Amino acid sequence: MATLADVARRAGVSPATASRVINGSSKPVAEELRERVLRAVADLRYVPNAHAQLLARPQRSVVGVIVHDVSDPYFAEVTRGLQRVATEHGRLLIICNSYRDPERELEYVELLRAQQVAALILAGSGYHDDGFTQRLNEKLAAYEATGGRVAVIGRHDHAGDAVMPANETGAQLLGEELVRLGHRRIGVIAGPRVLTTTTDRLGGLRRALAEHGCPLHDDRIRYAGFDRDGGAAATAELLDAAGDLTAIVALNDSMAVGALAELRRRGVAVPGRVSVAGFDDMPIAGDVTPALTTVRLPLVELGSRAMTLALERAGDRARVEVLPAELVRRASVGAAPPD
Amino acid sequence: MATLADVARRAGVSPATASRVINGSSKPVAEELRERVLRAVADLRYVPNAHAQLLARPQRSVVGVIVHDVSDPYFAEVTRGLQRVATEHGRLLIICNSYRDPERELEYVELLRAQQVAALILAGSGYHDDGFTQRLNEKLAAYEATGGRVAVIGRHDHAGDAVMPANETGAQLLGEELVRLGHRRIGVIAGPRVLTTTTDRLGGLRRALAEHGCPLHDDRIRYAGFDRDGGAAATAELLDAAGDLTAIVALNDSMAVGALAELRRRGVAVPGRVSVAGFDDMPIAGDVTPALTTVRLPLVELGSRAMTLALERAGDRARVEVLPAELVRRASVGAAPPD
DNA sequence: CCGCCACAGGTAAGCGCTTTCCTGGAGACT
DNA sequence: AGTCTCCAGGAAAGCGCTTACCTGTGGCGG
Repeated sequence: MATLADVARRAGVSPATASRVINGSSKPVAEELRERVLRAVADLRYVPNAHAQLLARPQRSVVGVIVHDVSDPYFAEVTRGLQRVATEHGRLLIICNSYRDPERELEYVELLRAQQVAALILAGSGYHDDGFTQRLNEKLAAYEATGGRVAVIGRHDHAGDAVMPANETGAQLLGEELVRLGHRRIGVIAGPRVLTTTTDRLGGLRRALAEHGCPLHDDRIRYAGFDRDGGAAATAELLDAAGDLTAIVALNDSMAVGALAELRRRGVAVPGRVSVAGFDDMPIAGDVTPALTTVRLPLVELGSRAMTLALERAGDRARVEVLPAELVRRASVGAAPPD
Repeated sequence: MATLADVARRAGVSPATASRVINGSSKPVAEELRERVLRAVADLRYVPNAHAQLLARPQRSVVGVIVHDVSDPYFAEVTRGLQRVATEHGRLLIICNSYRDPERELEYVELLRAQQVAALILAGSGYHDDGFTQRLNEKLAAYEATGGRVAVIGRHDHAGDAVMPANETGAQLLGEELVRLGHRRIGVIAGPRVLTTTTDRLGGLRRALAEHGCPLHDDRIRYAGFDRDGGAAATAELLDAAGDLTAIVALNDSMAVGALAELRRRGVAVPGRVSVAGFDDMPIAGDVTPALTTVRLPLVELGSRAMTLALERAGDRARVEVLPAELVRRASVGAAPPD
C-alpha cells in the first residue's frame, strides 16, 4: 500500500507538501509541485490511510448506528432517514445489527466508541431489563463525557436526546376505531414482552378499550416474534383458544401479514368475520389483501430527526421529540359482524 | 478521552504492560499489576482507540459492503447473509448504499480502501457503462494489488471472485412456464435498462419465448424503476398500449407488487385475465394476493457465499459460483384465458 | 548595496497504540 | 560465592499522517 512518503518521494517533495496538496490545505503550493504530487498520487493509486488521518487530525466524521435489524422494513425505513441526513452532512454511517440481543448492543457501543464515531444512534425498542439499561446508560454516559453525541429512537430509558414515535397514542387511536366499529372481542398478537415497544402499544390499546368499557383480557393476548412467522403462529394460537374474536390487532405490520396469511389458510374472511389491524404502515401494508388498516408512524422522519439531533451541538438539556401517529383506514378492518 | 498512557499512569505501570494486559498478550504479567491495570481501565472507562490500534498493528478486520440500497428487500436479504458470515468470523461490517449511483459507488470504494477494510463486497447489478466499469475495475485492481480481497455479487464485469444468481436461467424457466400455460401475448415490466440484471433477465425470457415460437416484442417491454411504484407505472403504460396481454412478467417482485396493485385498481382479474409473475421471491412474495409466482433466488446464500469467498484466502484464480434459480409456482400465474 | 520581510517549502513532533529489544534482578548451578 | 540463565517489565521505535514551527530564498525599501 502506497504511503504519503512514497508519494512525496516520487514527486520529489516533502511529505508536508504532498499532504498539503492532497488535502487542499490553505497553505499555497507552487503549481508545478502541485502537479507533480497529483501525478504521483495517480501513478501510485494512492489513497490516504483514514486511520492515520484520524489519529493525526482527530476530526471525527463517521456516525454509528445500532438497529435491531436493517432488513426489517421498520428499520429499513428508519435507516433511510438516518442515511439521508448523514449524507447531507457528508457523514459515513456504520450500521450495526444487534438482532435484538442486548449483549451485542452493548458490545457495539464499545466498538463504535473505539472507532471514535462522532455520534451514536440507537434505534429501536428498549428492553425491560434494568440491569441492561443501567449498563447501557453507563456506557453511553462515558461516551458522552468525552464529547460523543447520542440520540435514541423510541427509547424511554435514555436520559439524552430522543425521538419517540407515538406508540401509545397510536394504539389508542386504533383501539377507539375498533370500538367504534362495534368490536368487543378483540385479540392481540404482540411482539416480545421484553420490548418496551410491545408494552407501550399494548398499553395504549388497553387504555382505549378500558375507557370504552370493554377491557382487554390477558388471555386474548399472545406474544411472539415481531415478524411475519411470529404473527402467523400467534394468530393460530389465538384462534384456537378464542374462536369468537371479531378483531385481531397485530402490534406491527409484519405480524399482521402473518395473521392475514393464517386467516386465509383457515378460510376466515377478513374483514367479514375477523378484522385485522397492523402497526407502522410499512411500505407493503397497502399492497397486501385486504390492504392493511394500520397506524402510520413517520418512519423515515424518525430517522432523519434523530440524525439531525445527533449532528447538532448538544443542547443545554435533553430534547425529546414525539412524532405523531396517524390511523390509516384501509380494507382489513370493518364493522364487527353481528353475533 | 482516556488514553492508554492515562491508564498506565494510574496503574503505575508502563504503557507496554498496560497494553499487554488489555490485549491479553501472550507475555505473562504479574497478577497484581494485571489487576491494577484492569481497575484503571474500569475507573477511566477506557476504550482503546481503534484507529491507533490499526495503525500500530495493521490487522484489518472490518469488511466493507456496497449495495444499492439496504432497505430494498433484495439487498436486505443478501445483507443478512453477508452479516451472518461476517459475524461468525468476528468481522464488523460497514454497509454503504450507493442508491444506484455509479459515481457514489466509486467514491465508496475509495472510502473503504482508505478505511483499510480487509475485504470489499459489491452487491447488486452492474451497469452497462464501459467507462464506469473500467474506472471501477481500476480502483478494485489497485485495492487488490495491496492485498485487499474483493468479491462481487451478480456482476459479470469484474475479473475476480464472484457469486452470480442464475438470472438468465431463472427467466428462462419462467418463460417456459408461461408458454406451457398457453400465454402468447406477454408483456414485461423491467428495471432500468442500464442495469445488467435487467438485461440478463430479459435475455433469458427472450430466449425461452423465442425458442417456443412466440418472440418477445420490444413494444411489450416497459422500463421503470426497480420498485413498487415503478412497477405500477410501467404496468399502467403497458396496459394502455397493449390491452390484450395475458401475462405480465415483472423483473423483480417489488415491481410485481406494483403491477398487482395497478391491476386491482383497474379491476383486472389476476390470474383470470392477466397472469403476473415476479422475480427474486422476496419474503413478502407469498403473502400478497394472489400469491406471487416468481423465480426464487437464494438471496441469503448469495450473501453468505460472497462473504465466505472474500474472507478466504484468494484462490490462485478467480472463483465464480453460480447459485441456481428455482421457479416457485403460486397463484398469480394461471392458464392463458381463451381468446 | 545592505538588511528586512514575506513566503514557499521542509523538518520534526506528536496523535495512541503495539511490539521488539533491552535491562536488571532473582534464582540455579558449579 | 560467583557466574549464568531466565524472565517480568520498561524504553523506545515506528505505524501514516498533519501541522506548528523553522529555514532559506527573493524582492523590496532605505
